[in-house]
Amino acid sequence: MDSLYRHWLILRMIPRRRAVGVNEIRSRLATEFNLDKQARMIQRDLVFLSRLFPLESDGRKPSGWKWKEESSAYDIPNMDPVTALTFKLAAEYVGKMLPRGILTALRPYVRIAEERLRQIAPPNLLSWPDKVRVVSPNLTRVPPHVPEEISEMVYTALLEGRRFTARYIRMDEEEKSYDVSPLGMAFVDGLTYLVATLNDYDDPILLLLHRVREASLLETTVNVPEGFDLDRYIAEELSFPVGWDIKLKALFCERSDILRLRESPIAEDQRIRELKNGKFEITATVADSFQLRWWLRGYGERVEVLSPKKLRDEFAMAARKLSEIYHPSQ
Amino acid sequence: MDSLYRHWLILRMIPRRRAVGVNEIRSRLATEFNLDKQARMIQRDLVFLSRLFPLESDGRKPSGWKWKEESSAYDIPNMDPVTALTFKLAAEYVGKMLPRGILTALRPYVRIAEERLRQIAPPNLLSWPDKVRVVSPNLTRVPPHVPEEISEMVYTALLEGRRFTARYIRMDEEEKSYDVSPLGMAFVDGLTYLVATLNDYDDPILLLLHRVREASLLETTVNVPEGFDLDRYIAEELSFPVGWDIKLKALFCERSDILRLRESPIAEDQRIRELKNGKFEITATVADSFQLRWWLRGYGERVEVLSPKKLRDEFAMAARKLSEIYHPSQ
DNA sequence: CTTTAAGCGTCATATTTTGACGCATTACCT
DNA sequence: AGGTAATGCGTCAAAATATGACGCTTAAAG
Repeated sequence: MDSLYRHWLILRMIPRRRAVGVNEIRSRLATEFNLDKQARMIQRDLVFLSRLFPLESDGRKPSGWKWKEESSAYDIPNMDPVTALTFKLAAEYVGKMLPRGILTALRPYVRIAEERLRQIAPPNLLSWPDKVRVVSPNLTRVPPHVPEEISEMVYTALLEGRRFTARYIRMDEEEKSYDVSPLGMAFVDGLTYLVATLNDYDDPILLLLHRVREASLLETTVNVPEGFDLDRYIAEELSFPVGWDIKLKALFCERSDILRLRESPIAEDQRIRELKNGKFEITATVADSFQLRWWLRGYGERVEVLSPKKLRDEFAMAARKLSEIYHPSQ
Repeated sequence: MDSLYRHWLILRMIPRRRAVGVNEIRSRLATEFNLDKQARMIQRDLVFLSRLFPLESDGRKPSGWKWKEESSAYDIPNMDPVTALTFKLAAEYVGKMLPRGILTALRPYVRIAEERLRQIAPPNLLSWPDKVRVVSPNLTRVPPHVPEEISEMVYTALLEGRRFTARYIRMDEEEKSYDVSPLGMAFVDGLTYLVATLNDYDDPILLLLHRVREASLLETTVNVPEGFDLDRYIAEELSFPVGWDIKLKALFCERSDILRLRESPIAEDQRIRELKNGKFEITATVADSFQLRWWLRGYGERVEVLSPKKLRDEFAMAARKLSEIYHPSQ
């Protein structure tokens, strides 16, 4: 009765990356769970557990134990098929959008998902490998590569509030060394930004993660500027500036565009009205943002902005310029 | 020595949704693991385990055991902080893009992630709740709501290759009942499509998941049309048609646009050349797709397509039409 | 080469696990 | 409603296992 409980606790103390020593387990058991055992006992437990689970010890003297690298996450309750399918889906979705190295930590989970799906899959010949797909409406970019060691280290620094030193390739292609205090991370359109202060300056700046080289953790704690707020910083520096809400009115001419808009509206109060000339008038209250413009422009000549006047003027002006580009004669 | 192993196996047999009975566990232990135990033993094990883990029994006579609803996934090896952070990030990312109900199955995992982060978080006052953010460059839409029961049921049907009956609200707003054979699922820009055949027809069609009502599983197996291939179907019906690769050449005039393109190029062979007039010429081999057009149009008057000629003509024509819309006088 | 700390083998004893059995309780069927 | 079959549960003794004590061996560090 004691041993079972102890075994569970020990099992959960064994990490996947770092190795843990007998004494560390022993003292954690003592302090956290009030379970005082001899070191000999813990040794026996570990040997015992390693026969049931994929644990391994580096055979060295103060021996370190950890889960074998390739062992998949052992989750309980066992992942059910629906969850497994959801995992596959989420992984596919995220994998398309974020740089590779960032997501390696999720691999063990995706692996169990795949195993589980394989288990239930092929009783009949009618089943085929994957039944979910993500179709991206965006142009696929080549997301910059972030080496696993870098992302791992930056995550750790971020979590533990520690600084690190790194070489950084600036925009002008010059490489410089900095003492970096990571404050937060932001993902924008495939790029990974690190919000940080450098050396002992107090104003946060943005680093592109894939431009960081040779990082190494320090023991010093981060330098957080007085009153720093990640969300505010991101809002100011990264989300393209967003204005107040406006009442958008626009004219669409293709029925197929309208169908999609009906299914997933751009605002809660979106209204669509079919006009006599076969066009569709849409009205909605949306933020006056960069995203809005990008989205509207995407429709090209299939949309006409009616109001607000300022936005219409903007589009009218752009239309003229664009026409000027392709038809300079006029 | 036996008991830990058995407990482990039992624990993994206990599901989160459905409840499992003593006898089912017993027979599965016997057949799958060659472990023949008395029913009494399993009962004892379950009582024991329920003191260590959030398990619960419906107090009925052939008692059913399952994990408590709100219990987070119990993972071993314990989720490490880096993984936890990655989970939070992925969840935030996916949560923005996919309809709510679809992702409920992931909640227990996100919950462990959050717990783990909370555990390591607050030794100092310098830590703040979340350190990662996802900034979407797209216009935020209101993704249609898919009730949890529906998505859950459709997933199950899909996985097990079973049909279901459902009422479906067609595009013309009429509601009809169908016998649905689900073949696959596709996620496009916030909308969830179910690829399926209806009744006993053989041609697959697309259903919008949020338009499905009152679905209920059947025991009959799906009707898979001869030679059906999900990827091909999606390519034909959902990915906007993609042409051959073309050699795109375009002119950008804003340096800030170019910076982003340098960081995450649109193709492996992308080249950027600064011209004397301060503009930038970009060349790249990309698929001649709908997505490409959408992307190019997004830049509005900040980009000029040079070649291939066909694409340039298309843009020239669109520019003229657009100008015509806003400046009909000319 | 020494010192120290950790790993490991063994043994006797305390503790726990397990199968057996029988009674109590619940669900189900007619 | 009453009988029946199946399941849950308490108890006990035997078998199996876990544990602390002790001392020898071995690896790492200075």
